[in-house]
Parts: sequence; structure tokens; C-alpha cells
Amino acid sequence: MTLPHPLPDDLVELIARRFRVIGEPMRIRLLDRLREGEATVNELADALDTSQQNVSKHLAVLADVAIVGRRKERNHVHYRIVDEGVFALCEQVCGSVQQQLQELNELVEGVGR
Amino acid sequence: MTLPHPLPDDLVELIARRFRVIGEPMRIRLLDRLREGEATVNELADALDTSQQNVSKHLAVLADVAIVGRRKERNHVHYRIVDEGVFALCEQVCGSVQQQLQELNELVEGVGR
DNA sequence: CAACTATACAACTGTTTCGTTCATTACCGA
DNA sequence: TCGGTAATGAACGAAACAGTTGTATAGTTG
Repeated sequence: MTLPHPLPDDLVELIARRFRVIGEPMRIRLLDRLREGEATVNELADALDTSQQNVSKHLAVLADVAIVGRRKERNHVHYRIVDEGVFALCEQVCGSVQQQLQELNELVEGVGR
Repeated sequence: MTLPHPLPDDLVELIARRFRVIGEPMRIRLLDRLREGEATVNELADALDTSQQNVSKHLAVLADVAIVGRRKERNHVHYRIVDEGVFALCEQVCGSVQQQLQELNELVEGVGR
């Protein structure tokens, strides 16, 4: 896919929104946990050591931008990832982060000698 | 690259930080403008119709996470993109956004008939 | 040296949003 | 129907952050 240039304002807003949704530690951890497969709100709350309400809220945000989906079964709600693209994003970001760390290391070594 | 699982907390923080840095409309527009090549603070402020101080501040944030770099020449400072990966990120996100819009359209059509 | 230009810094304001708490709804089993 | 569990909704305080205004620094030019 090729990006238009200049980016129209509303597209910029959409992109920014999505990045901000992902840019929250608790939500990243939720997604990381969901990589293992479906889970209910309480399972996630237990796994990430936070309140059930908090998990519910973050999941609602993630569902709103269609990153996760819901499946109701009896009186449980199972959440799962529907947009696998987020992991590609994280990997890409990890690449940049690691490169940054590496450059930092080289800098420190350079000063050291 | 493969992501570790579960993600260690400090890596989660770094990833979240980076997403949040990119998740700001003005910064996305700055990056979009910098795709055309180097620019000074004032050029960017003019192009994006905002204050010099505001641009300076956002550039400092982008420089802090090594997405843009600075080059000083006479009494101008030229900024440029040093981490081209951000555009890959934006394209990926655009893909998800477009898919989301498409699904919304199908939903509307489905209701319509 | 004085005036000008370009950039950065600091303080303030308003907005957003994270996490918590309390209340409410929905569903199941005894 | 009653009690228990699961999930959501609403309201609140605290923290983070965007954008503005005013000021400071640094280099350039007359």
C-alpha cells in the first residue's frame, strides 16, 4: 500500500487515534496475553493483576477500533484478537527500539575509552 | 524478528512510549512533511500553520526517540527523518483503518437492503 | 556593539485519559 | 425467586500532555 501525500487531515486523525490506542502499557499487555488465545475479562484481570473493571474498559477501547472481538458464551465473554496486524506493528517498533538501545550502547562505549 | 512472550514490563513501556509519540496528529503531519526532505523549524511551522515553539517542542519529542535527527547549519537547524520505519508503521495502520472502513460500509449496505 | 533571526526553554491553561469506586444490568444454578 | 458471578456504566481524582505566551540563547549582519 502506498500512502497519499500530503496525508489528509481526517486520515491523520484516524492514524493518530490508532497509535494512541496501542500506546498504552496495559493494553499492550492485554494484547500480549491474548496472543495465547481467547480469554475472558476475569482471566485477563487475574493474569495482569488489575481490576476487572479496568480490563473491561481497556478491552472496550480495543474493540472500538476493531483490534479485538467479543464472543459471548453463557455468562462469559471471550475476547480475542481480530487484527493480527498489531503484532507486526510491535515487532517493527521493537526493531527501532533495539536499534536505539544499540546506538546508546555504542555511545557509552565510545565515551568509556 | 520475533517478539518474546510474555513481553517484559520495561519493553512494554518502551513500545507504548513510541506508539504514543507517533500517536499525535501534529507529529504525524510533521513527519509527513519531512518525507519531502529536510526542513527547518520555521519552514515546518509555516507549512503546518502552527507556532515555532509548538513545532520545536514536537520535534524535540521525535528527536528524543530517534525518529528525527538534527543538523545545524549557520543559524538554522535542519530536521530530517532518521527512522524510515515510521512510514511502514503508518502504512500498516492505514491498512487496518481502511479494512475497518470497508467493513463499516458493508454493514451499512447490509442494513440498507 | 546593536539589531535581527532562528531556535529552545519555562511556566501556565485546558484537555485528555488512566485507574478506582460505586452502582447497575444480565445471566445462571440452587 | 433468591443469591452468586460476570460484565458494563457512571462519577471521581490524579497524572500526562498539547498548545500558548513570554523569555533566553546563539549566531548573523550592519
